[in-house]
Amino acid sequence: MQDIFISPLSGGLTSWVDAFAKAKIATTVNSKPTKIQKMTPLIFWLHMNEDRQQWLINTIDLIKKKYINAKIVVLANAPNQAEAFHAMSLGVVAYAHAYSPVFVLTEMKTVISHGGVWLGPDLLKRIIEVSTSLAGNQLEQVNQHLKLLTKREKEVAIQAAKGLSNKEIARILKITERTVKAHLSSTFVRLGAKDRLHLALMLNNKI
Amino acid sequence: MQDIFISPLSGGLTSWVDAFAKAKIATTVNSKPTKIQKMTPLIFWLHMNEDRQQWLINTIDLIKKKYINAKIVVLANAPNQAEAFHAMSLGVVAYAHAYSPVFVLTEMKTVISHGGVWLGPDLLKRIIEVSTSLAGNQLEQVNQHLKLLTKREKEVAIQAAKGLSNKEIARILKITERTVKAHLSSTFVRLGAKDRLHLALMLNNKI
DNA sequence: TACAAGCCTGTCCTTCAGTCCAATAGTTTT
DNA sequence: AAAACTATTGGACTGAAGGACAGGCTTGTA
Repeated sequence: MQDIFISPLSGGLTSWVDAFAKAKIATTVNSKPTKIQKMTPLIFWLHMNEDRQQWLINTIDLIKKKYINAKIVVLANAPNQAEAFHAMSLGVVAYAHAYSPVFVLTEMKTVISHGGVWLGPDLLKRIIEVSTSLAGNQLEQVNQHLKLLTKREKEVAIQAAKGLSNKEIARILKITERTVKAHLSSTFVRLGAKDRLHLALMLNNKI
Repeated sequence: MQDIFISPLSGGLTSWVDAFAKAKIATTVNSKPTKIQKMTPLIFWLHMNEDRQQWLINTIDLIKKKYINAKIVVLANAPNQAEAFHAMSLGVVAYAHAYSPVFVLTEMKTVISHGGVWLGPDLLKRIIEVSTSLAGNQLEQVNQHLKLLTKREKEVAIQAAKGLSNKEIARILKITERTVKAHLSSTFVRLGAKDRLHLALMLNNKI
């Protein structure tokens, strides 16, 4: 694993050197295209200022084109959630404070080397909150709703919540449109939904 | 850090012993309440069968009551996302396959010891997808949609997506129901929505 | 066995949603 | 200033949704 720090500060930070003695430190990705053997796994550590969003996008893009398998880490001077999410969506495998202590840096590298993703506690907490509430609790809520329905009502309700018409649902479930209506009617009563739109919102966790 | 493995298998798995020689292995939490000094940081590794959901809930509850600062890991025989999310929402700091290799176990412990949370690649991927799409892309997508609408259409569309009827929307926006219909009609065309239910699903990031 | 519950279907009827065609007036762009 | 876009409303019309009321068929349980 070859570590390459890209930072506007010519020497980088001392903690970086302490953590990875053999790291290369550069100011741009372009400046050292030939020195790196493309076969060794690379980790790019991008040092990020608040006003370098566009730089980050371009740099990540550039790295991904040049070094297909390189892993990219963002070290932010002023970490914030929005930027972190943005970075993750660009394919970054770690996001942390630029002035993270040595043990955090080495820990990050350990995790990354094993194909993992490293995030700071706060961000992770936030992500887990969001995800569990979305995928866990909300799924739970949906199941709570669906539990109130009979098997057939459930099937109809799910299709209706996807936006299908009664006719379409009837075709899929091989029953009459009339029966679909009947199941939906009783579903509305059971779940306290006003109409199919409300049902859809309920089953999509929007109410 | 004292590791305590709770498993129905009396001896636990060999990989556990290989990873942590000094670990204690028990079948229940209750069986060793006095032997553990409450001041040393504890990590409970709960070995989980498919049919022990309730046991997991109870055990986590018990541990949290007895050892406030203990960290809890779930090792699942048959890991699955739903269970993982559930476990995370119960406050577990790691979720992995029970037969994870030694290096994964030690890596988990490293991360956990530093206050981190450890998740397998698949779950992490899923979580990041969900989170980034929720916090970033999906909001972006909604805005992309709304950008295609005129000011008034936007107002109408948002209300309609919340499940309000044309009449209600008309009252709120102080226009005729007829006008609401007109705005909605043009909204459907602009966004390619079939009807208000589809519109609602689009604006709620469900399509 | 009888009763309850789930499932399926039917008819009649009302309301709501949505489209087509059309018109007026204000605003913005060219 | 002309052209294009937007907001607003109207009438007529079609179709889907959903409620009210009723009946038959099946399966499990008291």
